[in-house]
Amino acid sequence: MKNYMSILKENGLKATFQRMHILEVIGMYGHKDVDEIYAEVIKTHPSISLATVYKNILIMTQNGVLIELPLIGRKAKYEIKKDSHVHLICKECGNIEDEDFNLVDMNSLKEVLSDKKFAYFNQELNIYGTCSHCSSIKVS
Amino acid sequence: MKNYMSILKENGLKATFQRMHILEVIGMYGHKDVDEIYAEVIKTHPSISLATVYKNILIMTQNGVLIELPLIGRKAKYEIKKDSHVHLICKECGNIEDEDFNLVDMNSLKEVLSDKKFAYFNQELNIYGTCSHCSSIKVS
DNA sequence: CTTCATGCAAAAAATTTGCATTTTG
DNA sequence: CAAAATGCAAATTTTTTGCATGAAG
Repeated sequence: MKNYMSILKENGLKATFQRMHILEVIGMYGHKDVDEIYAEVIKTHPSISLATVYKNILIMTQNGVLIELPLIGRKAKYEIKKDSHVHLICKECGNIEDEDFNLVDMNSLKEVLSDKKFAYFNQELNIYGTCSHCSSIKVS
Repeated sequence: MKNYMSILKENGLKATFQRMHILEVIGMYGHKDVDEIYAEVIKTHPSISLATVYKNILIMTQNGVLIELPLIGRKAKYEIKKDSHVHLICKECGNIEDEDFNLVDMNSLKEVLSDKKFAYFNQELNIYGTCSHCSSIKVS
């Protein structure tokens, strides 16, 4: 909890219990959407309102605490900000696994960007497919 | 129009006027969200309903005619299916430009995938930043 | 002619807002 | 204390659904 408090303050946000609970849940599971976060937070903090979850996810995303991860055919999930990495997204169960590699050829990318005079902010590389768990279910 | 008719049939869908108009609009602009598509299609086909646009975008996405492009902080846009490429997404104006390069190190990716026993389906690489047009506005 | 798609209106789901009250720094 | 956040209910926005009619193959 201590940890999330400082992340919030470093990013210029007040450290409320609600925010820390939300971060706790996201940190615990890695990637969660709004409803999942709400369902989980309400267990330990029953008085929180869904509107507060929405408001906080928005402000924490805007202030660099969270990263929004928009998904094909699903509600966006959120993760705690960290260096860019790859997402392996299962089309069957929706589970997301992080891979802490940079698989993007940054030199070629830089060429493209300077060519287009496009000011880079960040990137996201998502791989969609079927996770090992769902593959084994389909076989059996 | 002829062209879109065959794309639809090849993918097992009936070629209705509504579908062809929708594809026409997306093909013309590259990337559009549901509302933008509806607003554009209604100009040449005033009787179309928004529900039909929703239904068709869904079915055309499921049948491999369209690709859904979920975006951070915006409604998803749709593009006509083509080989994987890079998206340069402007955080200011929301414009998206395609780059037909593969900047992903596929060899390393394959290693990761076989390691995780993850069955690859497709990928998306999105670069967020500021396009040259919006950069020049901010300067002036 | 049979199957599938359309358009409409209504329903459901998702997200945002206003405001009185409470909490944080 | 002042500024900002919460919780609630209501309002909006977005998306889906059911069904009678119409179009496609």
